[in-house]
Amino acid sequence: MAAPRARTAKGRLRRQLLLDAVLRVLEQFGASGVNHRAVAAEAGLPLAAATYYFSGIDDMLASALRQATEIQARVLAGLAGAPLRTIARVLSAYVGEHRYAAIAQYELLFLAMRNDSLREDADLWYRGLDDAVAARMPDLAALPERRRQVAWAVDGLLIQMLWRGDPSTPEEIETALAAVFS
Amino acid sequence: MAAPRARTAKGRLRRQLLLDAVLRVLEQFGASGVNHRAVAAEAGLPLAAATYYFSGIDDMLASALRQATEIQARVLAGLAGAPLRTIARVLSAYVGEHRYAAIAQYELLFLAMRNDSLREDADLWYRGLDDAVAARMPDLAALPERRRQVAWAVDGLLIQMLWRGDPSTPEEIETALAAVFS
DNA sequence: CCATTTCTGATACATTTGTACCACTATCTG
DNA sequence: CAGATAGTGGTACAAATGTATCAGAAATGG
Repeated sequence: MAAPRARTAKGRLRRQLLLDAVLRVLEQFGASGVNHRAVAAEAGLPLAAATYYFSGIDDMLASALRQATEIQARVLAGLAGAPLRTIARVLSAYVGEHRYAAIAQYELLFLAMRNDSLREDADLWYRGLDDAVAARMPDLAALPERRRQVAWAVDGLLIQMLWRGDPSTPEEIETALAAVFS
Repeated sequence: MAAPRARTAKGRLRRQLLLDAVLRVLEQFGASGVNHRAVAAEAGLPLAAATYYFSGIDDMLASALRQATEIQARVLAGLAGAPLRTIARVLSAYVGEHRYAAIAQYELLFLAMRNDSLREDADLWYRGLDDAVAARMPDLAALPERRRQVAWAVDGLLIQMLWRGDPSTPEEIETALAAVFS
């Protein structure tokens, strides 16, 4: 079905504008507010653009969540070996300016619980998290159990950061991370 | 506006049937599949029943998630002081037969991130979690930081249980919990 | 038992939403 | 540059969905 789409440079740009718009709509109105018209309007494009680049509304939402997750996973991978202070700064931005991307990641996670075709994409984040934790604890290579616990704690910490907004400053986050990794 | 509803015993029963049906629909079709007709059909009731007992679709969804969260929070509270083996068994059921209720709780959490009127309800779970952790670590009353870390790890562990289905058996869960609390 | 309130269930209707359509333009390829 | 391919945007329409309506049944309270 999906005839080749977004083959021209302009086409790719418009598709990307739509994907970005999906995240903004998601942030403002939640998953139930994501529809062709709202996304097209948010992207400043006509309705037909939203139907042209995706095979359906599910495809559009999944594509946006997938891309957000991929970006976050890549950021996470880039943090391997970085000082705790840097990581704390990135995570502070993660739940601040990029809050919508962070939420998108968890939305994808829960979508994937019902849709197997999304499992692999959603799992990207957790594999990235595991890798990042492993990179930070090289001396514990023989202790996968301990690494797993740290990953759980970091996940829970991130959710609290999103949910309560605490910790939120880079300093607080650095303290929390240091405690978790100790 | 909400005129007094569900005043008769039969009315309360029907309302409850609808709330239960919401969770089943949520499990099968996701949040986007929750609508009056689907819920009424799942409950074996006519459409009008779903409109009569709730002021709108948002009220219906929120009521169902709220109730699921309250029940889970109460179960959590009841675990205070229970042996680890018991807790592990309950949590195993939590992500097994009651998986839909567990997912509902997180759905509520993310709904509440955009809807302040749900914040208090969604927070019930985390207050329950904090209390349960505190009850299990009485000697650490003076170390709230440590308790917070344990709560993060338990939250992350639960998400992994839901997401990966691992750990899943009571034995594995008990081992994981023992490690987290140690 | 009677008057009042609550509930029932069928139907109807306006709005929202997904998607198809199509004439037209832009872009690419040789 | 000419033909082919890709993209555009306005319009239309069917299906899904939220909600109102209402006559009548059931339950309640005195």
